[in-house]
Amino acid sequence: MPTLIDLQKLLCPDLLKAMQRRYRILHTIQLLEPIGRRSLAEQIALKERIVRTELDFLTQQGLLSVSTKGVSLTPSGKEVLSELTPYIEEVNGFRVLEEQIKQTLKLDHVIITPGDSDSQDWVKLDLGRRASEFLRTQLKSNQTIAVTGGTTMATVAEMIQPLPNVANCLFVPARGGLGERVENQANTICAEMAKKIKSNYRLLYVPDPLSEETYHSIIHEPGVKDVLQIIRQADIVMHGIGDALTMAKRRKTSDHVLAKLSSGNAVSEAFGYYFDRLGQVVYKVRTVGMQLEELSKIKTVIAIAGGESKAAAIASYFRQGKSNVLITDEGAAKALIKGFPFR
Amino acid sequence: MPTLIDLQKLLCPDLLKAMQRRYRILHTIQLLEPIGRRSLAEQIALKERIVRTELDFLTQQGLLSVSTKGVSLTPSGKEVLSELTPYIEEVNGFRVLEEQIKQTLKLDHVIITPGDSDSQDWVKLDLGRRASEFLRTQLKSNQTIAVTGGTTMATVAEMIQPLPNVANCLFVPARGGLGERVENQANTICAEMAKKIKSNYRLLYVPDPLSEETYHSIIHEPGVKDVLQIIRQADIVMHGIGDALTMAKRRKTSDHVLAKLSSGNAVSEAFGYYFDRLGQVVYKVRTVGMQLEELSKIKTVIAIAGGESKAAAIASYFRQGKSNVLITDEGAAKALIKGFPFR
DNA sequence: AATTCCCGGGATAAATTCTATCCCGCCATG
DNA sequence: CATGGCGGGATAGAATTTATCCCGGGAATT
Repeated sequence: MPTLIDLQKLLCPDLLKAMQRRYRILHTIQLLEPIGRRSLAEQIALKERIVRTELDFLTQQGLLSVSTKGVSLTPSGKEVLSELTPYIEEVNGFRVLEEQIKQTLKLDHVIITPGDSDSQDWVKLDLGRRASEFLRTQLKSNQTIAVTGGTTMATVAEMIQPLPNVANCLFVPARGGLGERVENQANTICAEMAKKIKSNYRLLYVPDPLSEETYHSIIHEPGVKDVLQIIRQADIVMHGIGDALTMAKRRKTSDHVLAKLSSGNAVSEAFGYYFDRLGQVVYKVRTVGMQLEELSKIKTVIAIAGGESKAAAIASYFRQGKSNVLITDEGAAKALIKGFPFR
Repeated sequence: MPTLIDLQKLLCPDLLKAMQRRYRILHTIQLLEPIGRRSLAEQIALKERIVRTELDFLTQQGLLSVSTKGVSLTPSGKEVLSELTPYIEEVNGFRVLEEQIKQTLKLDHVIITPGDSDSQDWVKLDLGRRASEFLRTQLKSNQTIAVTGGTTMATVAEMIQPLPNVANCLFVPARGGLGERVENQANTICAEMAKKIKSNYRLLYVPDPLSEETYHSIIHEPGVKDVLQIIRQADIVMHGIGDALTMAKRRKTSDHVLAKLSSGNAVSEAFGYYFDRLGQVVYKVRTVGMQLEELSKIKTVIAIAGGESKAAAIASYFRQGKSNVLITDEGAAKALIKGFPFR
C-alpha cells in the first residue's frame, strides 16, 4: 500500500523537489537565524534571486519573519519544520539508509541528517543538533558523560539545549588537550556542554600525546588520577571520527610517525588509535584518557561524523570500533552504502 | 498533529494543485477511455496544449498508454488512481463535507464525487460508478432491488460491473414507464443492471402517470399485481431526485397541473411526489409502483443526484424524504452546505 | 470506395515566468 | 566614522508556458 509520498514521487516529482528545497531553506534558517538572503544563498548553493522568491513566499505563508537583521522562523514556521521532518526523511529515503547502515555496521542506532558536511557548514551544525537531541533521549540524572574534541563535537556543544528533566550529571573530557584551537578541545567542549545543561564538569590538564616517561609520572598526580577514574566509569561517550592524516597533522605529529601512518595506509583516527581500511590498528599514540578497549564496558557510545569524504574513515573505524550509535549525514551515509570503501 | 497534506497546503500549495489536476486527468480518462487530447481538454476545460504536456508526462511515468484511438490508463495508472483517491478526497475536504451533510440531512451514508454534473458529463458517469460501487457493498444474494428511471440512474446501469459474490437477485422498476427516452426508463435500466450482474428482473408495463379508472383496473392484472408485490418487498431502492418543473415537462404534464406546481412552488420530484422548499407535498401524480410512505420499511434507500442546480431539489426532497443514503457530487454538496436553500 | 471524424505528432508565435546580477539606503557593530 | 550585512528595488536575458493551428493516419459510417 503506497504512501502519499510514494504516489507523489510518481505523479509530481518536481514539486516534491520544491518541497524539499523549501524544507532545506527553513531548516538552514533554523540553524543560522537570523540570516540574510545572500548569506543563505551561499550556504545552500542557490542564487539570491531564487532564495528571495522562496523567502517571499514562505513569509507570505506566515512561516518566516523578516527584519533588518535577516529572516527568522516564526513559531508556526518552527512547528511546520518539525512536523515535516519525518516526511522529508521519508522522501529522502533516510529510514531505508539508516536501517541498511544499522545492519551493515551492527549498530543499535543510526541517525542521518540531510546534506553533506563537506559542502555546507550548516550540515555539521545539524549533526550537532541531532546528536544533542539523541543525548537528551539517553541521558538520566547522575550520569557521567565523556566527550572528545574536534569540530563536530564543538557543534554538539554549540547546539545543545538545557535538559529540564536531568540533574547532577558530570561531564569529563575523554582525553587530554589537543594541538588545536581551544574551542575544539575536549576540555572546552566538556565545560560548555555542562554549563548549558546545568551540570558539573571535571577537566583534564594533560598534553596529548605525551612521552612514556611523562605518562608514568602524570597518571599518579591526584588531579589526573581522579578524573581518569571518572572517565573509566562514564555511562555515555560521545566522540568524533577523524581522517587519519588530517588528524595527525592537526596534532603536529612528527615526520617519522607521519611516514609510518602513510606506509601503514591509515585511514581513520579515534581515541589516539589509527586504523587502516580493514580496521587494523596501524599506530597508537600514548594518551591519558579513555582507551578503545574500555568502550566495550560502556552502555552508550555515540560516534558523530559526516561528509562524503569521511565515509572511508567511518567504515575503517567501525571495522573494530566499539561504538553502538552513529550520527552521520546523507553524504556520508550514501557513500557508506555505495560500498566504498568497505565490502 | 497535522498530516502531510495539511503541511503541503501551507508549504507547497502548487504541488497539491498539480496533483489534483493530474488526478482529474487520470480520473476522466478512466471514465471515458480511450479518449483523445482535444476531447479530454474539452471535458475538463483545459487548453489542448496544456493537456498534451500533462499527457506526455503521465505517459512517460508509465501511467498512460497512447494509441491512435486515444489514451488509456495502464494497469499501474489504474492502481495509482485508485490509491490516490482517498488522498485527493482529503485534499478536497470531502470527508468533512460528507460528515456535515450526513448530520444535516440525518443520513446513514453520504458519498461525494469530484466535479459538478452541471458542467461535465463525466461527473454524472462517476456518480453512476460510485453508486454501483456502493451497491456492491450493500447487496447480498437473493435480494430484491427496485430502481427508478432518469439520466443519472442510466449511468448507474452503464457503469455497473459484475458482482462475483452475489447471485439470484431480482431487479424491478420502482415505478412505471416514463414519457422519455427508452434508455432512461426504469424498465430498461432495470433489465440492463440485472443482465450486467447476471441476475433476474421483472418489468412493469404500465403508463405513468395514469387515470384513477385505469389505476383501479390495472392493479388487478396478475402481471402487474405480482410485480407490485415484489416492489413492496424490495430490500434496496435506488432512485434519482428531479427538479420539479423539469420532470413535469419531461412527463408531458398537463398545463393545469403545471400551473398548480408553479403556484405551489414545487422544487423537487421523486416517486411521483412534488415537494416545495419546506418538503411539503404540493402535488402527487397517481403511479403504479413504489410509494413514498413505503420507503420507511426499506432498509437501504439510495438517492443519487448531482449538480449545483440540483441542490435545492435535494434539500427539498430530504426535508421529508425517507432515503438514508445520498450519492452526490462536489457542486451539489457545496451548494447544500452553503445553506441554500435550506436552513 | 468515399467521406467524415477523431486521433497523435508537429509546429510557430506570443505571453509569462524565471533567473542572474547589480544597486541603494538603513541599521548595527567596532 | 567606517564597514558589513540587511531588505527592497530594479533591469535584461533566458527559459518555459500557453494558445492556436496543421498534417497524415486510422477507424467508422454511408
